[in-house]
Amino acid sequence: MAYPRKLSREKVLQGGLELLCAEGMGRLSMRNLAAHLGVRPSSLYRHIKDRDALLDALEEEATVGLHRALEAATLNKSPEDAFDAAGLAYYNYATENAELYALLLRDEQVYSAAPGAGKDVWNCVLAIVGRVSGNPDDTAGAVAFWSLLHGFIALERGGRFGPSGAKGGLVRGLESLRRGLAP
Amino acid sequence: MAYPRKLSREKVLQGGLELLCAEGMGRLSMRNLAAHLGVRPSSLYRHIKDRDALLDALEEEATVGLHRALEAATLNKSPEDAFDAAGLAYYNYATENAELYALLLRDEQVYSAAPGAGKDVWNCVLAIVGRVSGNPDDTAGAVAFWSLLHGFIALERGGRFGPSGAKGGLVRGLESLRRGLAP
DNA sequence: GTCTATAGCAGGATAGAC
DNA sequence: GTCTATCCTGCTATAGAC
Repeated sequence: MAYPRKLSREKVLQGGLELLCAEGMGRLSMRNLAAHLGVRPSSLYRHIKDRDALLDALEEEATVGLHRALEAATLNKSPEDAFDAAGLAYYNYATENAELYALLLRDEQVYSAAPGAGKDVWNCVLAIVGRVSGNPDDTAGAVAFWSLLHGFIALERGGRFGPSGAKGGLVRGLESLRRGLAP
Repeated sequence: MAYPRKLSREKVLQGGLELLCAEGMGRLSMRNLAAHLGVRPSSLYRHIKDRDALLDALEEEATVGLHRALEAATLNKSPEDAFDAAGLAYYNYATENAELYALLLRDEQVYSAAPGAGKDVWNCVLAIVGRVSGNPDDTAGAVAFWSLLHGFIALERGGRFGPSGAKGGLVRGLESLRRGLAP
């Protein structure tokens, strides 16, 4: 045993997650990941096909976490409270896991990665909006809800709201949209 | 004159704009830009400090264009019509100038670039929302409006709405938000 | 399964000749 | 002002030894 086993697919993904959260997507390279795991870059390829596969797996993780946050936030709440709480939970998850959430937005991939968990999130949003609007299949409403949340997060993260900050823009948007979506 | 003048700051920016729109931000490198302009990479540095300066300048251009689109769309309209029309104009500008709009979202830069034109856009949005909500300084409302627009564009661009597409999510969101923001 | 070594690519930026 | 010639950094990925 000249070269004892150090890795597994799990450990590679875990290391990738750590590196991502610690230093951001820009520094999540195979080289850095290998260094972080105390291993040579080439060793990674025994456990994961390539960098894209790593990102896909991490994206799946992000999606699952987001889904869990939404489910937890809406449990045992009135439609109106669930709507607002889900919005805030989404925001909190995205800011507390900033780099992980950013993964959901990388280019290309038209609906390719995370088809399982992605659908879960979508259905969850659809249900939240449906209870408020009275239409259980309110696609347009769900799109609007999701857009508001994602847009707020992206713009705030980019510092686009200026030095004054976003103020109560998120809460105001959630309340207004909820009222406007109601039948 | 062994080496006649070929460039100017204007030409560099114009070439950068062309390259950006034609091939996307990922391929907007100093090398590619030089090739596009029929020049050696090092020549560019006589006219622009570095790549960041180039991106900043192009971002300014994107912001100015966006502002113009908003102004044009809201002219001579009722508050309600102006609100919806501005939303659609924003969307149209962002999709028709996809790569240029993407520039508005690059990382870092906390409100650094385009402080002039950026403020114009912000004030324009503030006015549009203010006419609807009755509060001329409705920061939170403006944040919500902008978030909805930007989020929709980003999510649609990322293919996050799935194969079924966004349906009438944008229009529904604009109408609902507008109704909810009204006093 | 991990290692060394390397191929191959792309990009930013500078020094000094013309 | 543009050129040639480089330097440097960073990255993905593979071949073959141990």
